[in-house]
Amino acid sequence: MGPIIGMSPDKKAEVPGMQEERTGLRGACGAGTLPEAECASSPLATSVDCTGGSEDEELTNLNWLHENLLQNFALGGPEALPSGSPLLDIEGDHGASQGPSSSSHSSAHGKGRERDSIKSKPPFSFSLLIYMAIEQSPTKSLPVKEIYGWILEHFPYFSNAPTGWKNSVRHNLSLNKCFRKVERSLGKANGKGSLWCVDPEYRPNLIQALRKQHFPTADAFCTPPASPPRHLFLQGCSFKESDIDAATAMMLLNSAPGHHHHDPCDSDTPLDLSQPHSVLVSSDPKQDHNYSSSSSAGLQRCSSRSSSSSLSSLDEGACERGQSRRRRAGSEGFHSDEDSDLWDERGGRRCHPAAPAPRRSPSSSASSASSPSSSSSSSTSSVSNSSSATAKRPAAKRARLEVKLELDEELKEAAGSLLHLAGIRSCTEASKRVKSKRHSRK
DNA sequence: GGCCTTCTAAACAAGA
DNA sequence: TTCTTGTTTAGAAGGC
Repeated sequence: MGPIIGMSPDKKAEVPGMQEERTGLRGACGAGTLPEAECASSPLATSVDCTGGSEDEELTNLNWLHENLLQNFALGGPEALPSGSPLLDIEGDHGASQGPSSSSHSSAHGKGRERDSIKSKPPFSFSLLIYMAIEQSPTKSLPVKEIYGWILEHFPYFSNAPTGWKNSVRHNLSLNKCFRKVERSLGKANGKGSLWCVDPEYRPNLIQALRKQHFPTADAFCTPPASPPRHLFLQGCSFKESDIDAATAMMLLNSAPGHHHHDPCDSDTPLDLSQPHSVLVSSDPKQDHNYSSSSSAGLQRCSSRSSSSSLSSLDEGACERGQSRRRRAGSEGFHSDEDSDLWDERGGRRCHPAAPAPRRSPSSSASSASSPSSSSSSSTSSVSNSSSATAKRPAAKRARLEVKLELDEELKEAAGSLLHLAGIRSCTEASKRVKSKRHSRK
């Protein structure tokens, strides 16, 4: 094992070079990031043509994502691509299996750069890689091995890298509070290891991390409203028409309850987007991968977050939980009732009914039980109310259905707006350009 | 320079 | 016993 692989001078040499290369890549994009069925069901996902995208020139990092990862998303991810990732398809080294059409979406000048880019270390942190892997999974939860597999599949860089990266992945899973260990289902009780899923509370953070890691300039365009309507969140975070933002937003949509791909941990929350901590994107850049053990910094982050966005004490509780999850578990009530309720209602415990939440403080405090910001509990209390009033169940069910339908409509609207902002516009511009060309020819 | 984040390495334990 | 998984600690590097 070499001394330092990723952070070695080789990285220093690689990454900037990669970024330079990315700068030149303005070609194909995977504007649609709908995994699996979404992709199939959404013609936009594959038909959006960004070849004419001359906007966002400063978002150079976008290109790497466009050229590599997002295409995977757009094409449906590993599930939809059993034969290999588009990364492999466009790579010269894998050219044996490369058909002439496989690179039709790539820019003409992109191949060499693509090859280089996938040989370079991905500009994602491990936590983001893990996040993407988990989010790409149909069940929104993956065992470590499959996380390895996803990373390997989408980032062939790691196939040649020493196995230390696996250690890093495990380290991230263990240490990063964004990820939660979930006991395997009973049917897979024999399977080794646990499933890992993204903590719904931290999903926005991860999304923002993803966004910020590549689109720092997009932040100016994401202004979390004080009291956001559900669809406004998506519109408000439409992130300056960049495709990665469409991707992250699609992740949001993907994780939204009205969506087909329900997070098993979200499956029963009809109004997930109404929960501020899940819809608001923090404006604090330091919250992205806060698996640091520094409590003071964590407190600062908490305060800044609560002040900069209308996050509730629930979020602060999450923040506290983050600070203390590992090393100070039990010393403070990071696991508030609200927190646990939220997690319960979102299925976190449903995923592992018999198992106590691993490495979460057993002494979940009631510190925030009286918090006024229990939007999650409000959405879930109706469920419990309906269960208590069995006579009114049909009416309640109907009401819930209506709410769901409404939410679906809103999500559709939001998705439409988002797609419009993110991709369709450039698509239409491209088509306009083509039309004008034809017109001029005529 | 200090702090924070991220990455990497290593050691260790537990389980398959 | 070997391998995998999960946890923990430590240190280095880079950014702010």
